[in-house]
Amino acid sequence: MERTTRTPSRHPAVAPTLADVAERAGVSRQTVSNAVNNPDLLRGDTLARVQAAIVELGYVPNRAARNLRTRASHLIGLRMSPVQEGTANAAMDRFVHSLVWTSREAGYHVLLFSGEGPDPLEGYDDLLRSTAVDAFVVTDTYLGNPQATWLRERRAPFVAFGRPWGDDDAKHPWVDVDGAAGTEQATTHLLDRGHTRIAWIGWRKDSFIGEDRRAGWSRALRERGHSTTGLASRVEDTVWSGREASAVLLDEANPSAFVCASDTLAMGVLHTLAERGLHPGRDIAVVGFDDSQVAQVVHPGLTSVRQPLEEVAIAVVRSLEDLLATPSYVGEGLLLTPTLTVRGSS
Amino acid sequence: MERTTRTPSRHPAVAPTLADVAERAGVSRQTVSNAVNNPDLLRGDTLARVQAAIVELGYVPNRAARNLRTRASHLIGLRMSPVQEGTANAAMDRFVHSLVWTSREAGYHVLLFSGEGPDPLEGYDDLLRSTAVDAFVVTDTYLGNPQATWLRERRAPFVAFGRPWGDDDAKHPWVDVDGAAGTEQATTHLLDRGHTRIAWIGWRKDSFIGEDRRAGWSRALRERGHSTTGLASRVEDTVWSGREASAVLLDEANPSAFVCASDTLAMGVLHTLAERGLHPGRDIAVVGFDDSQVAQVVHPGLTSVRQPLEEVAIAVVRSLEDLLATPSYVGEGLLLTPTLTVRGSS
DNA sequence: GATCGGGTTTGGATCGATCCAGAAGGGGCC
DNA sequence: GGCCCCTTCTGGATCGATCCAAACCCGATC
Repeated sequence: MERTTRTPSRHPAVAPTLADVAERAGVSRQTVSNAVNNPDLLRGDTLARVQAAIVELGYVPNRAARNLRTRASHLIGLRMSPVQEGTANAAMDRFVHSLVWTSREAGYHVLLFSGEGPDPLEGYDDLLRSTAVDAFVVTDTYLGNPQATWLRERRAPFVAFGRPWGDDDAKHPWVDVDGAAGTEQATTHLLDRGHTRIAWIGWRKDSFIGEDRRAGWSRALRERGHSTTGLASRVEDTVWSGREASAVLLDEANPSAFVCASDTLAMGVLHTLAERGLHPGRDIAVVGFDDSQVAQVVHPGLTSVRQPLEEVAIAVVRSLEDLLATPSYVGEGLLLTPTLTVRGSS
Repeated sequence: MERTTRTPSRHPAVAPTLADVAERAGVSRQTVSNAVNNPDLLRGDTLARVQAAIVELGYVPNRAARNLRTRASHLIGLRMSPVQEGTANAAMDRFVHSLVWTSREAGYHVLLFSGEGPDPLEGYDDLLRSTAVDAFVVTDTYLGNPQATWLRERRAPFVAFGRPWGDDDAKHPWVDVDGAAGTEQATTHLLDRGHTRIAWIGWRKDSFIGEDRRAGWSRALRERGHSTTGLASRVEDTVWSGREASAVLLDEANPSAFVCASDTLAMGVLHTLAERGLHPGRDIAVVGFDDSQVAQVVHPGLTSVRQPLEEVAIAVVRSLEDLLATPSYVGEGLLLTPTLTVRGSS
């Protein structure tokens, strides 16, 4: 394979190839490949010579060629869930950040794709079969969750952020945050501050995540011998719903504190308090969930359960590495504990 | 090239190749390739036959092979800027969403990479030289902006979201939002509501973006013959700074309304109002910038300038397509006008 | 009937890396 | 010295698509 018609390798317009480096260093192509991927195989002086040539030419391996040969892309697919305006959900953003950062350390990049449209599986299939990505990270494992089932059937490698709710025979790796532990912390925190009538505003009963978070609240209250009756409300995840629910609860159940399944709902509570001239933290305590930007900047600061998304990302990437290294890898689940960020609202 | 040792093509574990499709359809490889990429070149019946074979085998072109041959990856690189906790910046999230969505329509995917660490150019170089991405979208073109300069020198294709501030001979395509027009709208809106003493809280003077937004405020006031003296404050982009600045302005300049360079600063104003028992919207009007989630969920709703990020993404992708289609493409700039979302705070 | 031209179709070469089997090189051991 | 072994290095084949130049087909033209 002669390169006679090619511009000299010093010319920056054409990227140098492995063959160029080999010629420069006076070794074969395979030796250069080894210098890059298995330096241990080379004798010290040869390695030094090859590395010098690599630096001189500014050689960087061509990904497409490598991907073709190794049948791997070193890309992780992540589907962007549809935007929800009017909610305070910043969790996704933080998670993506952590994931990108952690993946980089493991030699992977994150490929975003859009899953909007009627079919949530749209996109997964193409990316998988065109070998565009090595694996997926699946984030919204709410009830039913078609992606996980579908991916499992295709024997596609993936790790889920979120438990396989209601699917006990699911055998894929997943990482999740113990929501119940979070709301239990929040409730205990309020009990320690002297509150006894602590209300819950959560999501509709068909949300596994919502019921999990609710369980933490009721567990904490019952453990200390306090009642939960009449103190719970289950609504949609909107500010408006939180506002309505808190208004009703204030009128009918006389709570001195609220624990909410999301910062969005907690903001609804703050609306009600503002309308009634009540001061959050002083008159009524409020705790949210997610530690979103909203919780951080609102007056007087919203106490909120913070998910350890950095750790989630680390665990996800670790699972991913295991999964890709061992095709027969049996999925494991990992549950991480959130922390409570206390601010002015409690 | 015989495939005798291979499992039958019906076996789903091995992805069918173009050669398999060709054999099935009784045509050559090139014909299949044309059926996929240039259907016009085929006679009707041949095309139908090939397409049938493609469907039967479930053929999807292998990206790595295509990328290698065409020297293109159909990936767009986007660097994630470092997270800023405690600010209300949701703009990035919305933009990424729109970009992913728009790119998909143009046949591109978005590759995220992390730019944390001392060198902001870290990552760009590797991705570019390893032909991992075809182009970049550069987002933070604040002052100086080393990426743009560096990328231009490398003749790397990129489109910037943000003007090349203070660099008049920059000849790359960019898309930006007319911040001054946004704050001018906001100020005019307040003037129309009867306010005359309208204060400004913005960023430090070395921020081009901040000065641009400030210009809109002062222009609107001067056009209607109102004074700006003593009514402007320039601080860091934090809630705390906004709180301090608004407290000082209230004491010394007696404004009835605030226009802010960001929702973060506007939240600071809301803090001050809450502390003084003043009601936003009723006693003092407040306008923010970015229409973040915070603005949407806070009580009683924060009026805010909303950037048309969907349109920005569309324009960015369009520029990118031109750029990649015509290597000699001369960069153009495009300035889009934001809108004002009016809520309870004004 | 042979030639021409166009739209179609073909097979070989190629992109740049890695896999693989085998060939040098250099000691150690009998 | 000869043999064997282990480390180090080599060159051909390969991954799966596209580029390219040439061959094919078939009706229109002379």
